[in-house]
Amino acid sequence: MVRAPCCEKMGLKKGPWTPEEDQILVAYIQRYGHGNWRALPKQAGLLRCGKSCRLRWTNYLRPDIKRGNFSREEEETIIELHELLGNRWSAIAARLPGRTDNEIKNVWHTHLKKRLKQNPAVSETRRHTAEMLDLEAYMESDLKHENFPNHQGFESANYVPVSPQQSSSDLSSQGTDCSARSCEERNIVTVDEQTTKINGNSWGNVLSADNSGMPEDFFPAIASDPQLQFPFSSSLFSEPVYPHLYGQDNDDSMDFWLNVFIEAGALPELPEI
DNA sequence: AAACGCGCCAACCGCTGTAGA
DNA sequence: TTCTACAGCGGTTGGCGCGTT
Repeated sequence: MVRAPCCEKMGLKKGPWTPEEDQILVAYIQRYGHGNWRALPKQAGLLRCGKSCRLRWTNYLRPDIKRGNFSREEEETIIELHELLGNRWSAIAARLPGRTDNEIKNVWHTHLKKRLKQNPAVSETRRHTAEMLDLEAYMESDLKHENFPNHQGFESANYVPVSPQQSSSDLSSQGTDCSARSCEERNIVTVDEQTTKINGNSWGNVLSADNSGMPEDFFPAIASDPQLQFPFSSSLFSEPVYPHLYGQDNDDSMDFWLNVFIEAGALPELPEI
């Protein structure tokens, strides 16, 4: 089957959007939502294809879009994530609230790529780190942790599972020292003490209140090598980390990275409980 | 003032993945 | 299982604005 591109239909407008078109699209979506992009332009009275409407909405008109220049912190985050994920712009955008994949892609090609060329040492450092953690293989394996040849999966006897039903939102009834609301506000990772104790610590202890730290006595191998700390930077850990890679929350992500480090030899095997 | 070159970025193109019939 | 429609993704393009000659 060869499907004709939707915009080839006669009479459909292409090119820059006018303020009037924007207004129609926004008004329609605010009233009816955007369940079916193909049907939307016809119903809204726009001479555009659905694809064009979707792009205009997601890249420009969405109310949660952050306009303006990228902050230095955002740029650093993009660089870090690009080292890890490559040109997976949507995955990178998922880590930058209010920024679109298109915008990030443009910033990368117009600013950040040049900056890294001028200062290759920064890129080299990160690449070195990735290699040390065997992330090259990880990236080439299409980001599927199952593809690690040495990965033992979560059924491994040495693996200490995190109870999936335990999250910051349902720990308030378990006598933890923070209410569900305050935990959420502070983005503290709290997990089941019984199932996640490792060397006398838990992920809840690993992360400080602002998720910016990693106690030196917890992962000495990592703490002693500053190059090994980047996956745990506060900018990456302030929200659920890499949900697109594995799992849906911080607990799963921490478990994922823990396995990566163990497989790379950066950490000892976890003790059995 | 005009011509030209270049960078930026919104928008488009074509492909892939996925859900439903 | 196959076909179809659709959404989403990454690569690419084209127009605009600005600086330089």
